[in-house]
Amino acid sequence: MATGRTHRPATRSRGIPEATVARLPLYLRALTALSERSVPTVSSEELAAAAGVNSAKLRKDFSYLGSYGTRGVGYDVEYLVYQISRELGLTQDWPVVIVGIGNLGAALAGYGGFASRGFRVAALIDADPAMTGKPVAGIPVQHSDDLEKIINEDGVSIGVIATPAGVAQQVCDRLVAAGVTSILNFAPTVLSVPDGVDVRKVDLSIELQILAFHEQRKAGEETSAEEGPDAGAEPEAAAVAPPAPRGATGSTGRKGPDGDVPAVMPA
Amino acid sequence: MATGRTHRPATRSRGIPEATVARLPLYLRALTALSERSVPTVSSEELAAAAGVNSAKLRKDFSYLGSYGTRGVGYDVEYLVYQISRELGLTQDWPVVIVGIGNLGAALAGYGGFASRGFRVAALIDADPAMTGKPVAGIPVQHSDDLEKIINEDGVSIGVIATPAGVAQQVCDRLVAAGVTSILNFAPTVLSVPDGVDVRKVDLSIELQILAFHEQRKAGEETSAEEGPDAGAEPEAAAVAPPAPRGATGSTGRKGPDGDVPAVMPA
DNA sequence: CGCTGTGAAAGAGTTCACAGCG
DNA sequence: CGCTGTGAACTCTTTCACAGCG
Repeated sequence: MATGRTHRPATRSRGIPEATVARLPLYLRALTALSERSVPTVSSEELAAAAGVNSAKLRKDFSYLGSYGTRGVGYDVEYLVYQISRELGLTQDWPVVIVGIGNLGAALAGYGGFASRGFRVAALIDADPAMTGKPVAGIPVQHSDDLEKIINEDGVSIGVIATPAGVAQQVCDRLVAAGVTSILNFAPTVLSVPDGVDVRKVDLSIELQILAFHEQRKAGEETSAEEGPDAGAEPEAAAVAPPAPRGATGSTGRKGPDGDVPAVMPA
Repeated sequence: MATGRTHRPATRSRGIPEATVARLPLYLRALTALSERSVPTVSSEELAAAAGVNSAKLRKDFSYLGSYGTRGVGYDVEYLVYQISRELGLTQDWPVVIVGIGNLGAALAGYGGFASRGFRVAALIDADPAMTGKPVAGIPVQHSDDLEKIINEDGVSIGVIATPAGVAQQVCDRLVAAGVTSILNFAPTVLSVPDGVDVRKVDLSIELQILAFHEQRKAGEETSAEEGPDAGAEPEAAAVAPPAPRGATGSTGRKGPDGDVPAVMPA
């Protein structure tokens, strides 16, 4: 994601594949729940079920971390919680700033899973002077003029962008210039960042569109539940749209409030 | 994700790989922006840059949709917008319900990218009677007792869960029972659903943890930018934690307000 | 000539299946 | 005997590189 050079092509960081890293938080959550119930050990089968993956994958994932299990028995819950936490870097806590305290920013600020799990909301930042000083989720909002100062004083290296799309890139640039090297972007824009900076994005409309794709397919399928053995030549999806409105060059115009905007549908 | 059987192992739906489907919304957004600026055509190179991917990938992706480009020229923006929209199923609009109108639910309800891009917020649902009737983002909240009725009357097939983790599964079950077949889950839990139901999840703390992993690695690397050729035996990450607190069985207790909870750190 | 479309090669990630440890 | 750890097979994804159309 992100134009510049995001998901570091670098790759298998220290040997742990990216796909595995992405699942560690899942395992950690499941393990934490077990830990709370004072369950001492789990088998790969049980833990996999709790995390929603299959056991072979889980064992393979854990094998990248080391041999933390006991054959014939399973994994020691507490021990694994610790190992995964350490691997993820959660044994230290990370100060995080949230920029853009609108509805979403406020929701994020109040998100419980934040405080715990090794993260601490170091500051809430918004460009609206009317917000400055106003406490959100118990934390006073600071003005974006002080962004650099805040980042520096708290040694923040992770920033969350919850601003409108139109200003996301400039906020990003300032965060990066101030020393932030990891960004979680909620704005529906592609951010470009220099090498060495990681960006992850969370995008509601993308997720919905992916769901819509599958949803549409379900509706069109109905029959032939089991995919055909050969998958024929070129089965047109459902009978929804007209042949092909070629050359309807520019005219949909319609500028949205922000640097983003949709306007799909020809019909 | 999701225990049951989520990301359908089924796979290459109609021939379009999942990875490609996940990028179509990205292309669509970039194309829409171009369309608004009345740009008539784009090359794979330009569009790829705007979408934050490389051009070879983009061309390969488009090749699954058909041959919509013109050699020596590029792609017709309007035409591609239409083709991708159709492929994603956005030429029809999908009624969506949002369950759980807390901070996050409210933020989602007000999200602009919703109304556009083929989705329509059909209803906001919350279990708190005090919320019932209260308008959020211009839409009156309805009580969850009426969930089934709402789903049925509006023919909703996509549901968004923004409730606390503790009730997410039961909300999910009710949605599914009422006929919803696609779920976007914001609650930090693994949902299990029957076959045929798609679940996608958006999870703040998972994203942060992934960032923390890479962040930690950056800090630990510093030296040896280029990974060592052999990756030694068992290089302890940073010098942060003690050797290994084996068998510290149950005691971290500390029950959170919800069915979820963290509490990482041994030390 | 420029840019698409695509085979073929390379690389990641997943699944299988079983050796072998406790 | 049960369950982990893992080589090997397989599948999916990305990248390369270039033929060939407009």
